[in-house]
Amino acid sequence: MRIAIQDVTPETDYAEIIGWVHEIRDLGGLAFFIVRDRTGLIQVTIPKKKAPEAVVEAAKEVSRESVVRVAGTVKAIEKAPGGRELVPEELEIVSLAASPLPLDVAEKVSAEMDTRIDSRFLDVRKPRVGAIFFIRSVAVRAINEFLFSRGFINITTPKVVAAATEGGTELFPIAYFEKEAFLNQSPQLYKQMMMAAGCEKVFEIGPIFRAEEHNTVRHLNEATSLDVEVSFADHNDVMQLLEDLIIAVYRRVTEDCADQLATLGVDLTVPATPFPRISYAEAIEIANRTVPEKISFGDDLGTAAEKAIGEYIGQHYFIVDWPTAIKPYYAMPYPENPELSKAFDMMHPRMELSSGAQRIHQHDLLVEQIRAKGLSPESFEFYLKTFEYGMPPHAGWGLGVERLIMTMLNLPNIREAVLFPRDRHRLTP
RNA sequence: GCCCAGGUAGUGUAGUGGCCUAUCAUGACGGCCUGUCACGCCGUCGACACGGAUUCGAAUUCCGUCCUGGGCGCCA
Repeated sequence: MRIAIQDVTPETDYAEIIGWVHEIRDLGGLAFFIVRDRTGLIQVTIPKKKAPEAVVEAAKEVSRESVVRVAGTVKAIEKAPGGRELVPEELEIVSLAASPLPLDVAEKVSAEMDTRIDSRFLDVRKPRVGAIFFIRSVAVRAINEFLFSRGFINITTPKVVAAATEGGTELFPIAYFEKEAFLNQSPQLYKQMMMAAGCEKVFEIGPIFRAEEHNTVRHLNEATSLDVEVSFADHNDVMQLLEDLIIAVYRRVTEDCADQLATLGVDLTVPATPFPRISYAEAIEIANRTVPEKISFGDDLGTAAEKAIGEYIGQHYFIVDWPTAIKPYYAMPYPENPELSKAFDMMHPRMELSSGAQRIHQHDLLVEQIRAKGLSPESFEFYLKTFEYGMPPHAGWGLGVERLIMTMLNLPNIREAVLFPRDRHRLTP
């Protein structure tokens, strides 16, 4: 009966493990294998003179990264990793790995991102890389549990859509029988429609597609978005929700991923609350102190500005009260000052993580705003229709899951947070 | 889209006109080794992205192609 490597303790008498051969150190009469499974590493020690002949034969044949089944007695040995080692009575090569390997899983030599992604399955075998995706899984689970505990329901919306949903980004056109279609840039319109459907609190974690030809460490052409929409809520309500969610995720990861964080060398601290809230006007004022190119009211915040503000604030923060002109048409303008809207961005010092707003729920105002952006209300008919038959006031946000993981774990490149990144040049694996 | 930097053994690198039948590490293969833990030691193997040009001579300069990394813009 196979047991997990982490469950083999110095007190264990006998164990059978299955895993990958991480390292081989052959001293002649004595050989050491380090065997790895998802849970950890164990030293397998083969005294060639005493070991069964079949074990010695298999040990001679085995290559690094082969899958092996090892059964034998466990010895408590202080100098072995984990304080124990396995002395095999049986050693079976379950699946022999070819040689040489496309990259070094034991990380004696590094590999470039391109090489790593080409052989991502091997790359993820590295304990450090595997740790990232374990943590990502825990984070996503924490998001789900947090939102379910707050009464949300999970929805799934189409990724193949008929038209650009909000403008502002390039879409990937696809062939859909005799029609033109696109990959969805965001579930924005659909989650709002579910407010009209009376669902009140919805969320979705799913892929979004942007056909931007960017070439940066913080953009992907296929990303994962956490989208939330809440009825009878305003922008302040959903900002609080977002802040609570970030805290819940950080807390869960610090609690449940101590080993993985240690593997990554990340000393994770739960962000202090409340997150500072600065207005867009304050934000450009802060940026203008250090950024050479002057930012005027109505300009978008560039990378340099984001960086300058992030350094100044030094933690997660919100930028609120954005000019209506530079936010999407569905953001609710302040009635007393329609130049500004109830829109916000939630920032990590390194980059934007989320943006959201209270939405316009009045049909006529929405049509007006769509026109003001130079878009045609006719192409949004299916969406606008839902505003004519009892659309509740609502607010929401979207959060980039990869960016959340990247900033939480201080990863240098967003591709580190995706198993199989889609960027400007990569379509496989 | 604009701009910058690159492409050298399986992997990561050194090498900016002759000293290069190309450095080092890791790896693979063979040998020695019973306590390694980046095991050690000896030996062997393995590469200048592709095409063209300049030159007595090109990994090195130039042009083109393909590929990659990154900055900005746009965007989450």
